[in-house]
Amino acid sequence: MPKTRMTNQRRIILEELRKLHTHPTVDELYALVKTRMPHISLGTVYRNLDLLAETGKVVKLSSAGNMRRFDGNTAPHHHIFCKVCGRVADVPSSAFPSVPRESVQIPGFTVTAVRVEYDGLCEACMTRAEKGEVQEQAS
Amino acid sequence: MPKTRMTNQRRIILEELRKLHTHPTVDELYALVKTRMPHISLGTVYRNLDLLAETGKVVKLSSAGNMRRFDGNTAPHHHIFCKVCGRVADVPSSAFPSVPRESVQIPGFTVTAVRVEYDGLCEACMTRAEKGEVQEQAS
DNA sequence: GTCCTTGCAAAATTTTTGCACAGGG
DNA sequence: CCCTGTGCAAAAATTTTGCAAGGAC
Repeated sequence: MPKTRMTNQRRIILEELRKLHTHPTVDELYALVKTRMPHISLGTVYRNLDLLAETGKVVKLSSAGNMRRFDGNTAPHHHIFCKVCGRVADVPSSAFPSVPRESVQIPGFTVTAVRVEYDGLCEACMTRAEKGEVQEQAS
Repeated sequence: MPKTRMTNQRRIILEELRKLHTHPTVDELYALVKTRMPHISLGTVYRNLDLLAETGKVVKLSSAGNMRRFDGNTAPHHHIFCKVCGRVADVPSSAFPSVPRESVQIPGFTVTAVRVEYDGLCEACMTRAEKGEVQEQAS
């Protein structure tokens, strides 16, 4: 694997992602980074997020929506996905009792990670659903 | 919600998906269904899989890969995703002790489902990785 | 007959890539 | 300096949609 350089683009992408607790999509992060670096290109954001994810500096969340989302918080924690709007939130670790680690054995596979994920409705979508304005989409 | 009709297309899509244990992508299932119904269109497969998923007749697996995969087995069970090739396999329920159900409380959300997912390497990719031919892609 | 569904193709969305030039170590 | 990284734009890949015709109930 070739060595990676800490370019300005890469540093800013990382900084902005770590500021957020919103698990943005590439587009969202791109818009944000662009305010600090107007000439950056979308392709660069894609390339860097993938690289940073490989290095373990950020976490790729592909679950639950169409578009991939990223998380700047690499400490182990779980996520909940709103089935209606696709929003992602962190789950307080207290919500789920200890997760078995290396104990898991699955035939034909080498397990590298265990993830617990939750689906649900966020408050905003819950309220709208009660008014009959439902419309699941981001499942 | 309008009533749904059991058309030939819908029935065949469902049948083929239930035959498989491979959690196919839309394209894969499309190819399969096409052998029985050569004139079916890709759009129809997309539309029907979404409908069937809403009705709970199939399960949408969006995690871990770029393309969505579907599962014809609606009995609760977990999945493991190969980080290299994107393959998905069922996890024997014995691998993970009881999953807490309604017990979970997450502030700001109404939880509707808990999922445990595993990441790892399948045997084929494991072998290739050992030979130094690695190349993660489907994470 | 009604109106949900389909096939087809075009469009929209999201992601990847080729290439010449820039800039980090 | 060398070689990775970037911007730009084009291309690829995946998903959605409009519309007229077809078919389930």
